[in-house]
Amino acid sequence: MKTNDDSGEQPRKRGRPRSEASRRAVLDTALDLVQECGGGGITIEAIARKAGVGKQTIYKWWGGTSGIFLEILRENASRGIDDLSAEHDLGSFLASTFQSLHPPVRLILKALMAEAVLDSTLREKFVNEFIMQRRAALSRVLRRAPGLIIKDEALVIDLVFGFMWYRLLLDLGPLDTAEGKRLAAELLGQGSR
Amino acid sequence: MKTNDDSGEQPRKRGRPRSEASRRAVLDTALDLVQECGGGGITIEAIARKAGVGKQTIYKWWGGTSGIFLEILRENASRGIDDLSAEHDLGSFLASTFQSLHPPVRLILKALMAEAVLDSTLREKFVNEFIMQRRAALSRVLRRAPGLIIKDEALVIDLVFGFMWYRLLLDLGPLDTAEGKRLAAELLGQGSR
Amino acid sequence: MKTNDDSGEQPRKRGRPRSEASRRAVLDTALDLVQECGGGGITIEAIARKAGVGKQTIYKWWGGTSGIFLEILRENASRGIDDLSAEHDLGSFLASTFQSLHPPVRLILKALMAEAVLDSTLREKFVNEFIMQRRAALSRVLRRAPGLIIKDEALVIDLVFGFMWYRLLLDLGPLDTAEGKRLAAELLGQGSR
Amino acid sequence: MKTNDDSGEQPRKRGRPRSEASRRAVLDTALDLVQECGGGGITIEAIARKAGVGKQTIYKWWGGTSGIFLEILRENASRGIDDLSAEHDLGSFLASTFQSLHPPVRLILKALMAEAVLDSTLREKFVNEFIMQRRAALSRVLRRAPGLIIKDEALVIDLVFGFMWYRLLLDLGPLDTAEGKRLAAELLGQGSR
DNA sequence: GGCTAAGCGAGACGGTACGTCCCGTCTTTGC
DNA sequence: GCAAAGACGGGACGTACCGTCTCGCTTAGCC
Repeated sequence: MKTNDDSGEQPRKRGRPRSEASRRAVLDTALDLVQECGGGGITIEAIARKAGVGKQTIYKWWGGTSGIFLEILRENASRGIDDLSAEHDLGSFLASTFQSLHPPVRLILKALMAEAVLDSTLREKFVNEFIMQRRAALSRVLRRAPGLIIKDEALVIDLVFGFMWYRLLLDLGPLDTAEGKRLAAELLGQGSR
Repeated sequence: MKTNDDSGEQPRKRGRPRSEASRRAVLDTALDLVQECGGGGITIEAIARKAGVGKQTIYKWWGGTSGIFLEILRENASRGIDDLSAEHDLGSFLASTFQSLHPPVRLILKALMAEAVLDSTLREKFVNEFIMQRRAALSRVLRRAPGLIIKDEALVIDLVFGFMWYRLLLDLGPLDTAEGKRLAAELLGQGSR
Repeated sequence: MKTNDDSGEQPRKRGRPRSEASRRAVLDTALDLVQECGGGGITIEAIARKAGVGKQTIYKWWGGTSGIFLEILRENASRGIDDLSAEHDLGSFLASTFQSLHPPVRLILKALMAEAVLDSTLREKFVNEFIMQRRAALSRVLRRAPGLIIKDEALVIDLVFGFMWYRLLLDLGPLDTAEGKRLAAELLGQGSR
Repeated sequence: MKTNDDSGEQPRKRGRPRSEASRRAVLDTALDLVQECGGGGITIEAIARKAGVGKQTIYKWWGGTSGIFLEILRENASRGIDDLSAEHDLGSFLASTFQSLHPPVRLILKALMAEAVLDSTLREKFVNEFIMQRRAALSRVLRRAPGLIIKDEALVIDLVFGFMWYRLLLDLGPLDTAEGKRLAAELLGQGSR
C-alpha cells in the first residue's frame, strides 16, 4: 500500500529525486554477481561497474555490500509475506521456510552471515532486521502448535533455526519441503519411528 | 616425539629445518590479533609484521589465515582431547563442549566459519578436519544416551551443533555449562517442566 | 548604472534577473578560500558550499575557478585603474605595479597562472584579457621614458614582467616599491653603482 | 661515471632490489604522457597503467608526478652537463640554454611550475634542486662577462630567467638560439641599434 | 671443510579494491 | 527563468593487502 518508506504527506524533498533505475540496477546486479562469483568475490567496484552506477551512490544509500544484501532480503520477504503470516501449522511453516531458500537467497544469506560474524555492528543490524522477525514468525506458529516435545519455546526456536543455518552455512544436508516436514514431525513427537 | 608433522623415520631432510620459533610466533600472533581486531581485521601482512616473520613463510606453511586458524584449533583440541573422549553422558558432554568455547576460541571459530562460508574449498576442509570429528564425538555419546526424545541420531546432531553455532555466530544467547546441561535435559525428556 | 555587465538599454530580460547577491558571495568566498587553502585546495564544490550557492550557478556564469579569478582581477583592476593610466615615469609605474600585488592578489595570480600554464584555452584568454593590458600600459610608459639602456621595447617588457612573474611565482625575492624603483633605475642606466 | 646515486661501498641492502626496469618505464611513460595529454591530464593512475607498474611503486619512489618530473629533468641535465659548464660566453650560454628547451622539456617544466606554484613544499624543492643550479651556472658565466650594462648580477639573473620563464609559461615569443644571442647582445650593450 | 640445499627475514613488485573527493551534468522544487 | 538542493555517472586520489618475486643470510646434511 505504501509508495515509499519515508513518505508521509510531506511536500516532496528538494533537489533531484533518488533514481529508482539505479536502485534497481544495483540490487539486480548484486544478485547476479553473487550467483556468478559466490559471495566472497563481490565488490562495490564490480557492482558499480556492472550496474553502470557511481560508487558513491552505493556508499550513500547502502553503505556497503551488506546494506545491499539486507535490502534484497527485505524485498524478497515482502513478496512472500502473506504466505508466512497465514501459515499456522509447524510442518507447513518449516516446509515453506526451507523451500524459500532458493539458491540465490542462500548465497545472500551466506554472504550476509559471513560479514555479520566479523562485524558486530552489522551483526546487530542483521539480527534486529532479519533474524528477529523470523524468530517472531516461528514463535507465533509455535504458540499454536500442539504437543511439542520440548516445552521451552525459545530453545525450540534456537534449535530449529540453528539446524537451518548449520546446514545452510556448511552445506551439511538438504533443506527442503520434505526436511521441513520431517523436522516438524520429530519436534511434535510424530517421528517415523 | 619430533615436532615435525610428517616425520616418520626417514633420514631427516636436507637443508635448514623449519623454524619452530617462527611457527610459534605466527600462531601466537594470530591469536593475539584475532582478539584485538576481531577476526575481520586480520591480515597476513599484519601477522607477518607483528610476528617478525616473512610473509612467504606463512604462505608456504599455512597458505593463508584459515590454515593458521585450523592449526590453532588443532593444537587447542589436542590439549583437551582426553576429556571429550572420556565423557559418556550427554549433559557432561554438552557442558564441557560449550565450556571449551573460551573467548579466543570463539573468535577463531567465527573467523574460520566466515571464511569457510564463502570459500567452498576451505569449507570442505573445515568440515572434514573439524566439524566431522565433533559430530563423531557427539555420535559416540548419543549412542549411549538413554531415552532421547528424538530418535533420529543425525537429526539430533544437527540440532545440537546447529544450536551451538547459531548462538555462537550471532551472539544470541549464553553457551556455557548450564546451557549444555539444560539442552541435554530437554533432549532427554527431563525438561524442568 | 545597472549591475548587469552586458546590459544596454534593451528592455530587461524576462524571468528572474541574475542574483547580485550570489555573484558577490561567490567572488568573496573564492577570495577567502584562496587565502585559506592557497590556490591548490580550491574547488567549485567548496566555493558553492561556503557561498551557499548552487554549483550550476557557478558553471553557468563563470565556467570554473579560472573565470572567477579573472573576474576578481577585473574588479581589482577597475578600482585602481586611474593610478596606472596617470603614471608617467617608469620608476613610479613599476613601484605601484609591484605594490599592487597584495597577498590576496598574488594568490589569485598564482592560481590563475597555474591553471593557464596547463590549459591553452585559458592561457589565451588570460593573455588577452590581462597580460596584454599590462604590457600595453608598460609600453605607454616606456615610450615616454628617456635613456633606456635597452632600446628594444618589446624585450624590455618581457624582461620587466618576466622579472615580476619569476619572483612572484617562485617567491624568489621582494616585489615592492623599492624593488620597482631599483629596477627602473637600472634599466635607465642610473644603477647605484 | 657513477653507477648509482646512493652507492658507496656498503654491502648491498637486503630484500629484493629496486627494479631498474620499472624506474625506466615510469620515467619514459610520464614523458610520453606529458606529450600526449599536456601536463594537466597527467595522472598517477595513467602512468601506472601505461607503464605496467603498481601505483604504490610510484608513490614510494617519487611521491607523485612532481617527483617524476624532477627526476626526468635531473636525467636530462646530467646528459648535457658538460656543455653548460664549459660555456664561457653569455651569448653561447643563453643560446644553448634556450635551445635545450625541447618541446618535451618545456612541457615538463610547465607542469612542474604549475604544481610548484600551488604547493610551497614542492616549490622549495624545485627551487633548491633546479632553479638554483641554473642560477649558479648563469652566475659563473656572468662573472666572466665583460661590459654588462647592468651591474647588479642577481638582478641580471632574475631578468634573464624571468624572461625565459615568462615566455615559456605563456608562450609569448620564441625561445631559441637566435633569441639567446639577441638577449645576450642587448645585455652586453651590443644591441643591433 | 667445503658443497649443496632448504628455510627464513626483508622488502620490492604488479595488481585490485578500498572509501573519499571532486568533476560536470541533470532534475527536482521554490521564488 | 533563475537559483538552491542535491542525486548521479565518472574518474582519480592515496592506502592497504594480496600473492609473487628476488635478495642476503643462516643452518643443516653430505661428500
